Amino acid sequence: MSDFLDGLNEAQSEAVVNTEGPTMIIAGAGSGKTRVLTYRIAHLIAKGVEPFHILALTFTNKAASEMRQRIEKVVGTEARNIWMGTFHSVFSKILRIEADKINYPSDFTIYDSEDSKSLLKSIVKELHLDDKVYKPSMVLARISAAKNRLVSVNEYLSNPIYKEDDIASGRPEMGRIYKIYAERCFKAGAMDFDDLLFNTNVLFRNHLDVLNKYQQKFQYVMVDEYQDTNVSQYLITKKLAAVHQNICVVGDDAQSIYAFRGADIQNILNFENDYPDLKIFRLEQNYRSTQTIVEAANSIIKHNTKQLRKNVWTSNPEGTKIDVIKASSDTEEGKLIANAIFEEKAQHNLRNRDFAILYRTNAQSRSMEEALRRLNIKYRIVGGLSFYQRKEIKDLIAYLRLIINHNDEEALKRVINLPKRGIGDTTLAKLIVIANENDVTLWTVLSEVDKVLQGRTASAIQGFVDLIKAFRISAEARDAYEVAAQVAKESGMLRELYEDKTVEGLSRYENVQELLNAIKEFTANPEREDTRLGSFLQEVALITDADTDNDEDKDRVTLMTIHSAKGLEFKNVYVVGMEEGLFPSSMMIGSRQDLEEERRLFYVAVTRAEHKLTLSFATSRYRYGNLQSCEPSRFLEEIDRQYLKIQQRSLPTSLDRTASSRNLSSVRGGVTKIATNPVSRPAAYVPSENFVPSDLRRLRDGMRVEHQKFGFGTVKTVDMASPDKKALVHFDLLGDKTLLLSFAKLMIIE
DNA sequence: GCACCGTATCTTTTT
DNA sequence: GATACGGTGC
Repeated sequence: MSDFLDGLNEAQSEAVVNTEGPTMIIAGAGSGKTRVLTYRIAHLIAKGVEPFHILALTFTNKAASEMRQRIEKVVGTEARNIWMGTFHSVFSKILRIEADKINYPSDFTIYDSEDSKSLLKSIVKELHLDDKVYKPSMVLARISAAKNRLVSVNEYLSNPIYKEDDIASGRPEMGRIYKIYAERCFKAGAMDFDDLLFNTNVLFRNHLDVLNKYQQKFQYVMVDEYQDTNVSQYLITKKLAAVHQNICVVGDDAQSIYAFRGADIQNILNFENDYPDLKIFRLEQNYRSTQTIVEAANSIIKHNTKQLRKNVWTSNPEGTKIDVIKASSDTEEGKLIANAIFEEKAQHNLRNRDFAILYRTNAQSRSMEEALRRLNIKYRIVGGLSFYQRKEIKDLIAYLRLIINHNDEEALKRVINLPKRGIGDTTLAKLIVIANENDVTLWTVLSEVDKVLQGRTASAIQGFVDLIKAFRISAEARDAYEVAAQVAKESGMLRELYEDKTVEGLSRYENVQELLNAIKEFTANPEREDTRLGSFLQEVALITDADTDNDEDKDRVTLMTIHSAKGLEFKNVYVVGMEEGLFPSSMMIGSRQDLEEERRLFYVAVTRAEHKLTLSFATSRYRYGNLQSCEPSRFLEEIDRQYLKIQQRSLPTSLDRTASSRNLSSVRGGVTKIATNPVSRPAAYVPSENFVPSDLRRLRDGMRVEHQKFGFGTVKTVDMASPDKKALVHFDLLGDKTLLLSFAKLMIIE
């Protein structure tokens, strides 16, 4: 039973065998966390615990299915009975079973953020409020934050704190919007992402018999990525584990990067207070990365104040230094990265899949894609606009949703005039008003349309209602694929796309076919008991791009945001766009808290690399459609210099500078522009190309420094004592100047 | 009701 | 640079 413990170190195997009572595993990056979790579950089963008594909550569906496969290798097919998945998928399953207890239909719809925003938009409009002030994304964020802290509509309305907050921010109607939004979701038989967790809490609070049932069922509860749970998730796990107390959370506070989604780092920092007899295990040995990478990462995270005690180390070889590449533009950055991958691949005989390019925002993928295509390097993009977010896919799914749940207003609005049936926005708006005034759903109004409308529009609506009803009857007798194929055909959607002979039209047609194939695959799975449409929709609502990977495009360079890279590892990692305002994002430099979250994000990025890490920045970049100049990220400064190898780094004389940039341009195939300074004026100061402002807390008398306007100089005195810290610098060309250190940008040379 | 075109706004990150 | 929205003309 314990032979699978052999490959584990002491801390790991202790964490595996200590299965009883509250447990926290603090797992540094690359410390074999997944292995521990996997073996821990396998160990439980080997000990005789029934798989269906185990609940394992992971961050992505992919992580869950991978873990399931690994456990299956150890314990066999029994692993299939473990309850394993994301919070959202596990509790949406439970909510479907218990739906009647909270007055929801068991085939409730799950609204994605697009549905939520669209609903909020119409509510704001109906209330005649300014949609510039009440921006749907902003309102949704506020409502989401409330739900994640378990603040119900009534609490929101009765507690003056929220009202005052909203008045202060110029949005006094927020509470009213929240109320109407919640009512409309409920009436539509829909839950948004946050409702899945919120309503689970409601269910467990109001129905102790139900809570008790699941407490008995889940004798062992395990939570991965615990640092990314929010209050709502925290309470669910706490309640579930209250009887048996066998709760095991795994996490790394240094990798908490989802505060914007309500994740509360306090959940992990305060876990000790919740369970006084808590056992803590620390996994500190990193098996993933070179010493250089591990130590560089430590030097970064050191800048954060709030941390659990932890000392990540490795016995891996030192490895190569971290390359820092400077580019003059985002286009050039792409080219330099693509070239670097090309050379690295040839030199070390690597495959495409050994490389990942990570960035802060999805928009940055484009310059990378273009450069990779030019060099014929195959790549895949994770995230961004995923397959299931495409218009044509969402359209067909909206049809299917409406068939299952006629009250799903967002789905209804999406397809009622698709293809064109002559039911326009004005008609629809009129009908929605009627529905709200009479407190019935939009569908009810539509199915009794003859009471409110006559003529062409009325018969168009009648036709639509009859169509959906016919599909519904069909759905009761057939499986998901048969219904979907029928809908695609008989709704006229497929024909409309087929008739569109443009390139995009063709690809849309193919995408719909691909969706049909996916549904076919779903129904063809022999292990699947329920192949009906409702069952398919349930699954598809919570699928993400990171979960879908087909085997055909395995050997590709991976492009994704750092957020989606969490939990993954690659031999060579390129973190691009290391610029102030981009990474750290300009939205996050306002507060220490936000900045620390950005720094943890950078820590996550760095620790994805096994052998080699490259960081790059551009001095100019297209944003908002026009060129903006950028400064290198402060994070570059925070890495201990000894781990870096800065490309184009040169001695601060104009001669060496031109020489080095010429060198680089020849190596990189002439991509870099050669410096155009006239050699005839050697006395003038030429700014260094690799200028990076230094941390001026290190500034001392006698240091040589560079200033981008004043040139090179020597520090004469540093005054840190006075409130505005300043230094007197003697510049070679301009003489003495007093600089305020909070504003001045100086590079320390030696 | 609908198609077309010009303009405004936008970029964090995701279940 | 792309998309979403409002205005215009049919």
